[in-house]
Amino acid sequence: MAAETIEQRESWLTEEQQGSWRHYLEGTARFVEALGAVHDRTLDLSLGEYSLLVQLSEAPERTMRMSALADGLVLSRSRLTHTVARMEARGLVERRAAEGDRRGVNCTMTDAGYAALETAAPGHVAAVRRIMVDALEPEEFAVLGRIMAKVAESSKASGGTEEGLTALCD
Amino acid sequence: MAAETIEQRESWLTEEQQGSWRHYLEGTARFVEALGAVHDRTLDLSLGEYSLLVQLSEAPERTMRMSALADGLVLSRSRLTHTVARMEARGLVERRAAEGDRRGVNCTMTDAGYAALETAAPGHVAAVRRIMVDALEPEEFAVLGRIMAKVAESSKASGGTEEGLTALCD
DNA sequence: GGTGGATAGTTGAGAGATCAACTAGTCACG
DNA sequence: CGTGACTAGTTGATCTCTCAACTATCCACC
Repeated sequence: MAAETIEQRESWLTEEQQGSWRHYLEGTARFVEALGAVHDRTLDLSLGEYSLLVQLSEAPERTMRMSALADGLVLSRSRLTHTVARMEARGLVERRAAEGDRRGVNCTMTDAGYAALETAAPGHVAAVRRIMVDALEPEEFAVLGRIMAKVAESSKASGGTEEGLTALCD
Repeated sequence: MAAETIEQRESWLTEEQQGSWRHYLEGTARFVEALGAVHDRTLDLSLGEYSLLVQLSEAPERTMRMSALADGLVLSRSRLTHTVARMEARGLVERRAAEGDRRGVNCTMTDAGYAALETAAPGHVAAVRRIMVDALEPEEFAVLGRIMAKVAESSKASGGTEEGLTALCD
């Protein structure tokens, strides 16, 4: 038969599991690629900027603390600072000192930001629908959501700090 | 109740579907973050470099054409060129002209590359297992694979060129 | 056999991401 | 109150990615 691969050797997965893993990798890669292409080619907001504005649009006063935004978007603080700085320069958001905690900074969506979100939303939504939602049975999409929620939980438990390392060596 | 959000307004999804979508986004983001952190902190290969070496390790002669590699990894040609150039500088891979098509370039894994892959594999595999595989029921993982295979197909149909744009306007 | 259009891959400049260092404010505890 | 540890956010150097332009080759067809 075929030679054994490295990943099979290393106490890896059954062949069926390995197939699932490859499909997962390919699916997520191709999906973000396709959705990102729609944003780049037809929308004025990148996928990341769009997600940021969606979060803000749903927050009270369309305002969130930088750290809450970073957590919600699964972004490093540094990356968020840079991204917000660029968006602020474009007039999509504004920053001002948070009251109560003088370290804090609130990020608020401007009217221009809201308008940009309204403009981009139909294209974004149509693309998500076309590429993912309509490609699946309704129950499949629901199952996908439940499964990825479990993965998110598990990732939170593992990620962030060094526990990954230590957990690896037990 | 709560004010309507932009995404609800725009012929979006049911509330249940919207939940699935958010879970998908959060799950994939947290997962790559957690797995990437393991690579950055404990392994000598980034997730991208690791994936590239895995592909090569399974190819005949541990050699692939640049374009095949780019397609398999869902990477732009430009990005692959830069990545391979960096890895070549580190001695992990080598490039040489392909015979038969003088435009082509073959990328081959060196012994050092193979050794680096062997060293990194246990940590990578353990992390994937811990963060995703063991967090799910076996059937859930299998279902995830099947669902993402469909998403990959659908993304291929939509992505790449401009059909996304035109399909949007039908 | 040469011309047009595709394909393979590279390049370099600019945009964006990462990492470590840094400022500043808060909190707990003696 | 003051000192040490922690949290919030920013900065800038460096690395990586993207995008458009470019070289070179291949193929089809007249």
